[in-house]
This record gives sequence, structure tokens and C-alpha cells, in this order.
Amino acid sequence: MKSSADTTATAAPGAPEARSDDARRLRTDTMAQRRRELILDAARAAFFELGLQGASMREIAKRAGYTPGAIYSYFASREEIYAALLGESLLRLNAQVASAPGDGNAAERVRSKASAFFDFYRDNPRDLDLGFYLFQGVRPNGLTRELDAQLNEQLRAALQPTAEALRDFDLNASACETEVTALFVHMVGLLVLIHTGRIRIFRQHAPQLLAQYLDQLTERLQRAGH
Amino acid sequence: MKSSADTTATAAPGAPEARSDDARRLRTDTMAQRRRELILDAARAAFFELGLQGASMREIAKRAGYTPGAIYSYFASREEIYAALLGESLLRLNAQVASAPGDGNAAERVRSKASAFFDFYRDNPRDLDLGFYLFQGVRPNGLTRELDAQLNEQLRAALQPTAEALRDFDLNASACETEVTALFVHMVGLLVLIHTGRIRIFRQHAPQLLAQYLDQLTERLQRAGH
Amino acid sequence: MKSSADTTATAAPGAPEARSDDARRLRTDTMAQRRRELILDAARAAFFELGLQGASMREIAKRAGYTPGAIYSYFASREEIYAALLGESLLRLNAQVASAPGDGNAAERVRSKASAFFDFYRDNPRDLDLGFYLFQGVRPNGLTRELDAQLNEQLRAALQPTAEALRDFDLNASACETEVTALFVHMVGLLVLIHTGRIRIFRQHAPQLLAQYLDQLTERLQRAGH
Amino acid sequence: MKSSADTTATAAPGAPEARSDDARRLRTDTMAQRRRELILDAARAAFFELGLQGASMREIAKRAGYTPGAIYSYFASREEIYAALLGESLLRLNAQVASAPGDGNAAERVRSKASAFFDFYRDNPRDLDLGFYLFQGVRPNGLTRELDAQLNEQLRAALQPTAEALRDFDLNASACETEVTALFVHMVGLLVLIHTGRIRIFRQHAPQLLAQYLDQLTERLQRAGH
DNA sequence: CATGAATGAGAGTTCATTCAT
DNA sequence: GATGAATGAACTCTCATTCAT
Repeated sequence: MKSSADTTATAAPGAPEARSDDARRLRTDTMAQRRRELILDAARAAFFELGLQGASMREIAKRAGYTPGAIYSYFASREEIYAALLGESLLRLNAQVASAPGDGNAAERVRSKASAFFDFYRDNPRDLDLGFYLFQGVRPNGLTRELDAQLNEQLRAALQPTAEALRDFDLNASACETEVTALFVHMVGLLVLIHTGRIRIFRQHAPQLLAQYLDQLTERLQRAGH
Repeated sequence: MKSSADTTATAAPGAPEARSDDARRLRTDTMAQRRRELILDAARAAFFELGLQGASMREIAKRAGYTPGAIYSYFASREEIYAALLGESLLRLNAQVASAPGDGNAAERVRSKASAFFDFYRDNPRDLDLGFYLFQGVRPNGLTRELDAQLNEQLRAALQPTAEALRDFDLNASACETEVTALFVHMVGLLVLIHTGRIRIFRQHAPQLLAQYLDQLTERLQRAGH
Repeated sequence: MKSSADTTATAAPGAPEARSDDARRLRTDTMAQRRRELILDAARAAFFELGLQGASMREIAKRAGYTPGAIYSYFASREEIYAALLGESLLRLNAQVASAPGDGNAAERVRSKASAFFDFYRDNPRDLDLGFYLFQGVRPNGLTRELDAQLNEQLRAALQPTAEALRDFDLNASACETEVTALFVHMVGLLVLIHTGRIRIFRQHAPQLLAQYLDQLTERLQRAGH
Repeated sequence: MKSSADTTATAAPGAPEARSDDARRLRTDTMAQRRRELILDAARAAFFELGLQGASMREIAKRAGYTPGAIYSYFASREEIYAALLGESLLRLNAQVASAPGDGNAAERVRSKASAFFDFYRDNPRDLDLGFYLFQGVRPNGLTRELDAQLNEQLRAALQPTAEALRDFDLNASACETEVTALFVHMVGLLVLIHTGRIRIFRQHAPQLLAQYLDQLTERLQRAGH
């Protein structure tokens, strides 16, 4: 299970035994993958329902129909489960952003892509929790340097479509980076305030606030374009 | 283990029973208050040094010179301690904002007051933790409805000076509310990204990003003012 | 509980409250000590009956009439329990050696003191286990450098009476050290072989073997004395 | 994960079904034997590197290129592995003793053979662990009565050369048995004290102590010989 | 008010072993 | 013979909280 590199060690094709070996390995690999995802589903459900504290290994195992020890055949630690969960969350984020309509003029495209990003987290607040969990307090095992870099990349990728749309406002690379960062900052702030319920202090509605920010942004860029 | 505060508990000589009940209550209240704050100091220190996980009741009690059980004479639960800590944190925030220079033109005043707010959390990231802790996951005991409202009010108050400065741009009440909210949103987003280290993804510096936002804000308001 | 140094902080005697405080502390200290020993008794019994593997914290707690967590009020870790057990074992060893008759000539005294040492471990084989346990495999918490030194000292002390008796054979300090070490070595070897049942391989009886060694030793020393 | 021994499992070409059952059994037995030893090698390596605690079935299996379950085709339990390991350790011990020079006079031969025994365990402390492990705490499966007798015999055999050398001091059988036992006792004691580091208490060096014992022994026997 | 003792639930993790395939 | 999956019991230790004294 650990040595996935072994898959390259399969015998040359042709011999019947070798082929059946391949088939068996393929089948077991697929099943293992399926079970991994079963556990991940259980973990996500537990985490979404009970929060970080409640989603213990025992709880996850129970929901997945396993004994606690069995989980460790698939994930080396609790943190690794959360890392996998976050990775998959970012994949869904990217999918949602990618599927947002990319036609229309620059302003429309920025609006579309940024909203796709924003809506993902607004509609799935637990994914926001997930992000904060690993990006904040985890150090010991879960978030190795490579994993950290990998997750960062996925996050960047999710903002790439927006960045590209901004490009069409005749921005240079540096200005584009600045603007997409500022936009990201604004969205994160909004999401946090929605999530913690603090936006109510100001009796403002979040979607309106994002729309406003985007309006001002495009207006500003258009004016600068002249 | 004796509280060091006990040294003050030796009754003053003379007329031990002559005092009025009121006086005795006052003295008792004061002492209780003093010890409450002693515990809060310990809790803050523990929390700042060890984070949320490390600041257990044991740890807080030890630092305060108490046994764990004694804490419950002053706070009903761990959450209540954190609530008190957050309240006090917001007080410090308000003090810092209040002490920011309030002279100059509208733009300068907005900048000054908003920066005071921002800098407080940038320089004291544990206070940010504190805010998120209670404003997020706590329901059972710690954050009663009244307390929640009270903390919201303190947060509002911390943004009030900024709001007032915005007023001088000839904004009506509604527009002012919108703008201060958006500014708050932006600052929260920035703080979160600094705190989680994600701002590095974009190779941007946070203070610069705030300055930029404020520049654009004042420029926009000045243009609208004409 | 941790700060035993606090006992020096008691108020000056005379005031009635102070005295009752002293009394209370004394009483609680005594009770705590008693409970510590109760746990130690349970631990010793568990260890003697079930061996090292079986004497888990759960088992010890159960035998002491406690929940597992309660044990940690008295001992910081499992290893600390074993260290305490070993310390106490060495105390008993020293007592037994001390109570062995110290009269007669040099040869008789050596025999008496060495036999007292030997018999202690022959009659209490679990104490031998205890010694080997900590002197062998424990590193992480249980056997700090000071503790190690302290236990070594107790062991030395248990052999001191024998060493002193050897002195009367007109040995210089160095020769005396060599002889007591060799005697210790021989006793340890015998004890180990008795304990593991391997002495049977040779169809020899242990006490006889020790007597023989001692005879040869005294004979040799007497011959050297001329 | 494939066993590396599998490379030898490709049947020789030609007459695949022509072999007799006996031949096949022989071949199978040999292969099984070979794999058993492969596992034992892995177990020994694991045990030597990681000690008794670290050498789990998982670890042994991993090093042998097997999954944990596969081990149970060759060994009924963990204890059985250790028993086999001990048997093999005693074989190595005997080989080392046998290869020690057996010429010279009686005193020289005793010295040579006894030192060979002693040095084996002094230089391979893990083999000492192995001996103690099974000879001490194991009862359930690992050490059956026959096995125990068999191991005892191997131990005896390792001391036989020394006993034979002692014979040449004109000792009768009984006296010879006594002397070889005493010598064994002394060596065991020394090895234990070296292994646990307790020899340092007395600031003595182990090899010197053995040499001294042997000197005194031969001198005594020579004197008795007159 | 404060102590010291204790609870009880629970945490993450490890392990030898079993067994259908 | 070997795999991969799973068991189930066990491990040490931590924690917020309660309560008689």
C-alpha cells in the first residue's frame, strides 16, 4: 500500500499470469481508492456536522463503518485526512471556477470568475473552515512543505481565471497581481464576516458588497485604461 | 497553594464588625474583581504564549496561583474566560483607535483611524485569534446573546471614528455605512491572510495593500464629492 | 501538589487560623502520601503478578481503586511510577543488608552482608525485574540523570557494608573495590540464572555456589594477608 | 509487494510435470526454508536496529518484503520468530567458541574458550537481549518444552569446550561441573552489568575482571592439583 | 473562597493476529 | 503461499469540570 512505485514493477505483458496479476492489482487499487474516498466522505460529513473537535478518528471510523485502527491503513494520521480533504475541496473550487462562463467583455468575465470563487465558499462554509484549519494551526505531520506548496498552487489556480480576465484591462503583470490580490483579500474578508455572522453588525448584505467592489474595480480600471 | 492576592485579605484592624454591609460588599466585590483580573491576566498570558490548545484550565490556574477548581468561583466555564478576554481585547482595540491622531482633513483622518484598527490586529495576532475563537465555534455557554450583542457593540465602536471621518466626505448615513463596512471587510481579509501566511502566495505586502485600498477609497469619494 | 516547597511558606505560628492551616496541610500531605503509596502498592502488585507488559496504567488504577486519570495527580507518567517502585525497592534492600548481623570476624561479616544482599533478590525476584527494567530499557522520561545517579548510589550503599568488611582483610582501597565488584558480579550472575531457571542446566544449587565463591574469596584473601 | 526471493521461483525450463512428488516436495521445502531464513534475517536486522519494542511484525514483514499476514505462513507467532532467532544465535555462539584456538596448556585453553564465549555476548549485546527475552518472560506460545530443552542443550554445548579444558586440571566430573557453572555465572553477571551500564558504578573494566577471575581460577586449580 | 481529589469521557495511535480472496 | 483489509483491544495521557471538605 505504501509503495505505490511498485506498480511499475509489473511483469512484461503477454504471460497470462502476469496479466491476471495486473488485473488483480488494478482491481485492488481501485477498491482501495474507493475506500479511501469512503473514509474521506465520512470525514467530511463528520467535520461538517461536528466541527473540528467533534470529527475525531473514532467518529470518522464509525461513520465509515470501520474500526478506528482500520483508518490507518489508508491515512497515516488525522492530519493527513484533513490535508486530503482540503486538497479535494480545492479541486472542487477549481472545477466550479472553471465552469463559470468565460464569455463577454473583460468586466463580465472578471465578475463571473470572481463570483464563482466567492459563491463556492459562501455556499459551502465548511470548505472555508477546512481551509482555515490546515492553513492555520497545523504543523506537526499534516502539512509538509510540499503539501503546503501544492495547496497554495491550487489556490492560485482558482484565482488564475480572474487574473486572466483582469489582464484584458490592459494591465501589466505587476498591476494585475496587485488587483487580483486585493480582490482575493476582499472576498476572504467578506467570507469570514459572513461565516462568523459579523456582517450583520453593519446591516449589509454580502453579495451586494462584492458586487459593489467589483463595480468600483472595473470602473477604476476602465478609467485608467484611457 | 496560596494566591498571592491573599496578602491583601488580612482584615484591617479595628472595628471589625462596625462596617456596614454595603462597605463589606464593596470591599468583597473589589477583591473579587481584582482576582478575576488576576485570572484573566494569567489566561491572557497563557493564551498568548501557548495558543488556544495549550491554554488549558490547569495552565491558567497554575499561572494565576490557583488550583483549577478555584477558577470556577470566578468564571463559570472556560468559554466565559475567553469571552471576558475578548471583551477586554476589544477595549484595548478601542483605546488604540481613540488615541490615533484625529486631526487633518477627512482623508487623513480616515487613514489614521483605519490604520489604528488594522495595526492593532496586525501587531497582536493573538487578539485576532481570540476574536475568531469566540465569534466562530462557540455556542454552549460562553457566548450568550447579551454578551454577543455587547461584543458587537464594542466592535462597532472601534470603527466609529473611521465612520465619522468618512462622514466628512459628504456621505449620507447609508453610504457611510456601506463604505465603512467595505473597509472593515478589506481589513479583515488582509488580517486573515497575513495571519495564515497566505498573503505570501501573491508576493504582496499587506500594509501596502491597505494603503492602496485607502487611496482608492479617498480618491473615489473625492471624485463623488464634486 | 507540585510545589512541595510551599510548605515553608506557612504563616508564623500563634494565630489560630495559621495553626489550623498547618494542621490541614499536614493532614492532606499525609493523606496524599498515603495515597501515593496505595498506588505504589497497586503498581507493585500488578507488576509482580502480570509483569511489565500487563501492569498498565489502567490495571494499576483499577487495583488502586482509581480511574486512570486520577493516577496522574500522583505520578507524572508510568515511568515515574516504576522509578518510585525501584527507589523503594532499593530502600528495602538496604534495610535488609543493614539488619544483617555485623559481628564476628572479617570472613563472617563478609558472608553475612553479602548473603543479605543476595537473599533479598533471591527471595524477591520481582525486585530483580524492577531493577533490570529501569536500568535497561528506559530512557524517555522515567530515568533522568539525577534519578539514575541516585539509584546508583542506593545500589552502592547496599554493597558498602560488604566492602567495609572486606577492608578488614588488610586490602587497600583499590583492591577492595575490585573484590566487591567481582563479588557483585558473581551475585548478579547467580541471581539472573536462578531467575531465568537456567541454573538448572548445570544441576547446581545457587546458595551452594555463592557459599563456594565466598569461601574461595576469604581463603584467597587470608592467604594474601600473610 | 513482491518478495525478492521470487526471482528464484521461476521454474527451471523443461519437463515441468515430469518430476517426482518427492522432488517437488524437496524443492518446496527448500524454498520454504529459504524464505523462512529471509524472514529471520529481516527479524534479526529489525531487532538489532530497533530493539524488542520496535521490531513489530509489520516492521519485520516490511524488511522481508512481505505483508504482515504472509509471515504467519512460516511462523505461528511473534514469539516463534524470536525462538528461532535465539536458536540461530546459539548456533553462532557455538561456532565462535569452536573456532577459538584449542592448543596450549589447560589454563590457556580455559582462557581461550571462556573468552570466546564471553566476547560473543560482549560484542553482540543484542544476542544477549534475545537470550533474556525468551528465557525470561515468555510463556504462551513461543517457548515449548522441547524447544526449551533444545536451547538449553545448545547453551551447554557452548560451554562444553571450556569444561573439557577444565578437565585437564585433574578435576573429577562433579568438580568440573561446579567450576564451569561458577565460571558461567561470573560471565553472565559481567555481561549483564556491562549491558545495563551498571559496571560503571564501580569504575571497573569488564575484560579485566574476567581475566582476574580466570587467573584466580587457574591458580586455585593448579594449587589443588598438587 | 479555595483546595485537592477525583471523574469520566475521550484523544490519537499501535499492535498481533485473522481471514476471505 | 501471499495479499490486503480489517479487527478489537489495548496503550498512555489530557482535559474541563465537580464537589466534599
